Amino acid sequence: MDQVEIFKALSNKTRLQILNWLKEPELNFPDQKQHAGFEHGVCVGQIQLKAGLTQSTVSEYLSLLQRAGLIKSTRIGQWTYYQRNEEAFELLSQVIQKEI
Amino acid sequence: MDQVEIFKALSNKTRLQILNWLKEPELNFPDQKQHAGFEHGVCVGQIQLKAGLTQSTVSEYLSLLQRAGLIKSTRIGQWTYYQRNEEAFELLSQVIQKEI
DNA sequence: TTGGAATATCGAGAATTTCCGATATATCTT
DNA sequence: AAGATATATCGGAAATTCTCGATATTCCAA
Repeated sequence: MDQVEIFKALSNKTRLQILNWLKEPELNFPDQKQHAGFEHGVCVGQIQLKAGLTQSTVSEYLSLLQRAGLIKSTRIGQWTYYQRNEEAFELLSQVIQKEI
Repeated sequence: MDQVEIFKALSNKTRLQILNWLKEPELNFPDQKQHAGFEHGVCVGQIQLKAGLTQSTVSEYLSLLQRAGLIKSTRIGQWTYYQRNEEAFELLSQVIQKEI
């Protein structure tokens, strides 16, 4: 729980959008249904399409969010699926209430 | 409530420390008693001493935190006193729980 | 086993942030 | 009015972040 690292991860509009999109994968990434469900989250390509940035940038953003502990990943075949780590948000909310 | 601006403000160790010090002014800035109470918070000079950075940097940090809405200021004579804006933290905590 | 698809990593230019010293402004004291 | 004190603002060097294109890696399919 490196607070500065977490807040840096949250200091970017696109990354905040990604986190928000991942709250409702079915709604925000309907195209993924064609090759997978949502049990493990959403794959990088789908997120890239929606973000409108290059593949490398989105991949970087996702691993940055993961290093901060805000999302977690599952590799299945050639896809990496990312989903929110809700415990981290719950904890962060409490930290802001009590510690910061 | 510009989320990115708030998270940027929180993305710095010194600024997090300042916010934390301001939770307990009496404890963290005992020297201020000699010229003022704590009704309006802590003056820049006291914060600068504790932060160990230059006066200009601390002044910048404080107005940055204020622009983000996390602290508020009161000018009294030649001193500017800063105190936490607790409503902002409460709101931020809720935003993280529900919106982000 | 070769080619293609998905993702990750690398190197770099532009933009932003960090933090400083110097200077400006505001207020108080005398 | 002049000097002293507290704070704010300005200009800039160094570090970091943003975002890209190019390339590497991993895995699947034929």
